Amino acid sequence: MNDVTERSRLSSIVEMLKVNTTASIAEIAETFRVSQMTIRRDLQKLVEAGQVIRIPGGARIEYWRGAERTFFERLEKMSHAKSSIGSAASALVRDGESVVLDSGTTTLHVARALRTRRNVVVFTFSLTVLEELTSAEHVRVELTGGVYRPSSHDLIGQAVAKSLSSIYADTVIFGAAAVSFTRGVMVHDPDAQCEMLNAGKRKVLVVDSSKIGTEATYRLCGIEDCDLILTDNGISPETLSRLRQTTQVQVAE
Amino acid sequence: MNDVTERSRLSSIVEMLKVNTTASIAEIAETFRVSQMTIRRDLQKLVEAGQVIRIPGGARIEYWRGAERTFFERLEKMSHAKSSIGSAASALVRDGESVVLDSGTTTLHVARALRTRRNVVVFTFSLTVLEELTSAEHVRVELTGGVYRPSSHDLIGQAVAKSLSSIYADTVIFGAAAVSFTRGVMVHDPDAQCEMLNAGKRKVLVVDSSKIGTEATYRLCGIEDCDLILTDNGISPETLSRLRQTTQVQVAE
DNA sequence: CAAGAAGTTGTTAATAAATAACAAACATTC
DNA sequence: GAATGTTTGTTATTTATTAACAACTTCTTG
Repeated sequence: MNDVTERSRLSSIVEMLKVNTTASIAEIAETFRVSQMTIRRDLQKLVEAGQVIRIPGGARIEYWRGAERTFFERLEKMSHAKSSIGSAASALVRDGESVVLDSGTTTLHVARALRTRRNVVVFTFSLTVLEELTSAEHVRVELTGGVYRPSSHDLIGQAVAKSLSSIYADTVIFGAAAVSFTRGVMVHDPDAQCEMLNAGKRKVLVVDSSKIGTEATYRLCGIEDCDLILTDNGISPETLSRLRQTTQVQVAE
Repeated sequence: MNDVTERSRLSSIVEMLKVNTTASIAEIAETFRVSQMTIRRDLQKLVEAGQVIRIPGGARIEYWRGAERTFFERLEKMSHAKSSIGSAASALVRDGESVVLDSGTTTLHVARALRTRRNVVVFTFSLTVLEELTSAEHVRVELTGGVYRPSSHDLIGQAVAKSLSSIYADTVIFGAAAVSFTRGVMVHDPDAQCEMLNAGKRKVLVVDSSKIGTEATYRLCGIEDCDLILTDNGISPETLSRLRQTTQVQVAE
């Protein structure tokens, strides 16, 4: 188990933790015949890389590696705006209703806020949303089928579309990369979300104000196709009134 | 946030961690206006209950509660037998082929062994299998749809059957709770696995030797329906020859 | 109701772990 | 081969964890 090499030790530590889940620093140091200080430094690197969790005196493997990391990184950004959007979106859903939830950071905040709901069914192709809701006792999560995509920790492919085609929920809550007045609601990846819009009655777009008035690669739908746009109070009055000419807009505090 | 009550503090701490994911001891102690020592003791209780993970100076919510814990507990048991079965099953799969993988501990070892394969497509309804394979670069995982079931960390419901009905893989690798000579291959929960058997050409049953000759609640299929039974060398010669009268049996070393 | 048992909590002291700072060893680059 | 950067080990310092005890509450029981 002892690599004479220097830096492949890092991956060996990860492999070691994959097997045993946890290991103490003393244990790891002994395995590789190095000082505990070295292991401490290694573990710190692995923590930064999102590969392991530090526990007192040792370390533990981090599941959903990579995914978890970007999840938390991104969750930090704009988090106040997004969490207020999340709460507001959650308030639109009544107990007993069903919701289709998009993959993405803003919708993740919606998932977070939905945890306190009772008797709600959430359809999603995002594993992050699933994780967020597993600890919620009274929320049922139904995952669509699909091919796992590590980069965004969700499912894609025709199986997603197929699964969604047999669903008709009360509300669809989806995010966007940009909202353009001329080109409509835009996303970076058109595959996933397309079918989603037909999977429910009320279509709610959740998007932070910084994205309104910008553009992205693909057009998902028109602004008029959204029954409600939910954004934060960073939106300028002009933009808001212009948006309101087309559809209903709610500003979350 | 400060409960005057004593022990409901425990669940409040969990709630707090569900929101913020992590919290320091000082922070928690201040929130509840108690000493850090009290919080330390609380956290220790929660760690024992599997609700939180202890990190230096604080705590973190345990995701996949229950699932993760029992998963590793069970993984330990029989692990040599099961990992040899896993390697042998993995060897049956050629690079480029597709596999349907059941949920369960034995099949999890198969997943683990499949990580080194290239260009393999794995269909599964087990999130544990997905987790096991997310770090594998050259293995594509396709999840069926379904309702998330926390107890076994997998998906169930008619969506699973529906997803599987549109799949025809090269090999189906499935586990069982018991193999009875009179009643055939038996499981504890008939819902999940039924459709799976029709989702591929070659049907391989992976089962540790201790389960052969026992019985469980539901009959899944007959022994003759398996193209191959893969078990460990704990099987007795009599049982082995008796099984071989019905179908092909491979013993993993 | 008083005595006592069982449980919580806070304080203190002792131990263990984490951090920071520095110096030695090694590899790299120019 | 001198300069630079990286990795590692050692030490001292700070911080966190544990253990032990005393004060207090609560609940039981005679």
